[in-house]
Amino acid sequence: MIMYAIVNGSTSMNRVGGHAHIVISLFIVDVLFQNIFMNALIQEGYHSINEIPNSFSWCAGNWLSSVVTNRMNKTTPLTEELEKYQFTFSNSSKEFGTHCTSGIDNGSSLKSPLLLPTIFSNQLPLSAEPNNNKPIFGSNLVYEPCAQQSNGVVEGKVPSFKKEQKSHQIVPKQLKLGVSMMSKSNKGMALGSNNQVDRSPSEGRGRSQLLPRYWPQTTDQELLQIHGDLNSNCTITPLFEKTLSASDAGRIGRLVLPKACAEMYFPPIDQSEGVPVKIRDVKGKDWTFQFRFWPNNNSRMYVLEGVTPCILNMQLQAGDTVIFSRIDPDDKLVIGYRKATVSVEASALANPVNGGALIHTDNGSLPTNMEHEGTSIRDLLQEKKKTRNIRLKSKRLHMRCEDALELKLTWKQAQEYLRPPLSKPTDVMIENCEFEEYDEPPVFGKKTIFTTNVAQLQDQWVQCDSCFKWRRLPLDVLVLSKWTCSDNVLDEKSPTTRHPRHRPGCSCIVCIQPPSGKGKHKQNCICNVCSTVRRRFKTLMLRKKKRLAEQEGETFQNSDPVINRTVFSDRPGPGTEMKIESSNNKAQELDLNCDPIEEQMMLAEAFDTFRVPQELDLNCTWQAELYR
DNA sequence: ATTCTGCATGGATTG
DNA sequence: AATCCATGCAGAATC
Repeated sequence: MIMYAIVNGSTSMNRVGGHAHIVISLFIVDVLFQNIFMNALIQEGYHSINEIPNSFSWCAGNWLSSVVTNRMNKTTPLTEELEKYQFTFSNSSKEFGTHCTSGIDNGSSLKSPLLLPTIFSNQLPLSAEPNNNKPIFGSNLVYEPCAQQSNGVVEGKVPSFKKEQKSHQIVPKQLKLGVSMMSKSNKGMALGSNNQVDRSPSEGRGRSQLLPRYWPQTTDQELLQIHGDLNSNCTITPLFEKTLSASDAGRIGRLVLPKACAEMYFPPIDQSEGVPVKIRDVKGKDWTFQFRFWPNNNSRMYVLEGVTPCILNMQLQAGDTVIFSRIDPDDKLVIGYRKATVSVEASALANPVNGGALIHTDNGSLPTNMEHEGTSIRDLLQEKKKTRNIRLKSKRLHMRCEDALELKLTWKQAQEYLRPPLSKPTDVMIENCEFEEYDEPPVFGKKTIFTTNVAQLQDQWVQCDSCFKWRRLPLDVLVLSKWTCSDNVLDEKSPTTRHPRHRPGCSCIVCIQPPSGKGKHKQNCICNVCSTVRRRFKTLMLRKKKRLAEQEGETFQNSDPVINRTVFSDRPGPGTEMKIESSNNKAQELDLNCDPIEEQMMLAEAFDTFRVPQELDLNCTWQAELYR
């Protein structure tokens, strides 16, 4: 028994962006194929075909897309749904890749297609075609002028020759089971130059190859959704997709079509003016675009004009992806879309954070108004578009699917990672509300957790990237994307400008005082300053009791091994650090890296020991309270 | 003044 | 080196 498959029209390895892809669509192999192919894989550094992106793998007796195979590892109800769909769809004879519509060779198509069982109904079964010479292209390039026009508008029908997927293409998912075959004679026609559509001056690679970035990567869910939205008894074949560039999604209303895709799936045009093309969206609404081209360097540049209403209707923007599909048996073009999980431009704002060292801002606090922050980002994005950043041009918006996976964050989730930039903010007053205005966009930082301990005080916790232990930090410390315990040792040589005697990260009242604090605190205020005052008060009261206990102990006992002496400077207060010689009692010092549970137990103990006054007089000095 | 149109340019990608 | 294609840009058209 001989089994056949096609690998990229040959056994070639297609290097894409330095990453080796083996593109498999259809390839003729014999029983030795597995050995030969696996050798090729090993040469390319793959240990398993399953490692190959956009490839097939041998699974359950079938070559399956690695994507599909991966999914198979965790068979989902979706799989079952797909299998159900296979029986509900029409039994159109038009099948992907081998549809013979020439009218010349219909009868010569293989009468006995070898249908290999597939697990997924939308998975193309392998073709069986003996060919001892060379791998054939899976396409039947018989030209059929099917760009049928009514009232001058092409009904968005895909020319039949264009339905045929060329060998280089990833096998599109198709919600249909079945396959038809192409005879040898047909194959000859398929490859014969006479049967190819001559569209001079377009020559070059685009004619014979779709770039991987345009391969449809439609998921099963998307296909099902499209099918459900269209609510028709049809077969959907994703043709290609394109990530919208800024100019595509802009107000000009011109969507640049990849040349190869345009020539493969759109009606042939000879005049630059092109033809109107009617394309249906996934909701069943028909749109008419002008499909045309511009002469460009002895070549052509294909565009769809008038796409703005459709783009707006689908609420697409740069970075999103439009997916062109074909529905059968209507042979109509359908435009779908896939939203970018995170705006590309927004992610571009996430400039790499430098070093991960603890940065202590002057005001020491996050922007208090996230809405204000969000507004700044939007403004920046708009500003970016307006100024036509050159960097944007040089860094084209090529977001591959696998990249997008790493960016699957909602905007709300992303907000948790946003930190103010390192630049100093300027305080602005807007309607009696004070805002901090930054010249630079926010940066992405490390996610921290804010907890409230038993003393109703807030703590900020951050996980060390090295030891993965959770460390407590002052509320006002901004943690950037990388943070290790060593970063908690602040640079002693660089005092803050605000409070020269204190180091960066100092959590004393002076250092955490916002520049605009103005000291207007109510007794029930829960701001950082007041919270810290309360906590300090409790700590000091605890110390006071310990000292008294110590003195009493000395009265009755010469030494106490547990409690050691604590010495304070003569004039404690703002700008004066408390000097703790040594202590076995962790409650005596504010250890920001202590265990949170231990910390809370300590504070609970302190609460049990002392009855904290319900209302603190923040105007009284804690020094006076300490020595009271 | 703004938008539209057609083409040119040049960086990115590919063979 | 050839080609693709995102975007710049100048002139025309329109508001």
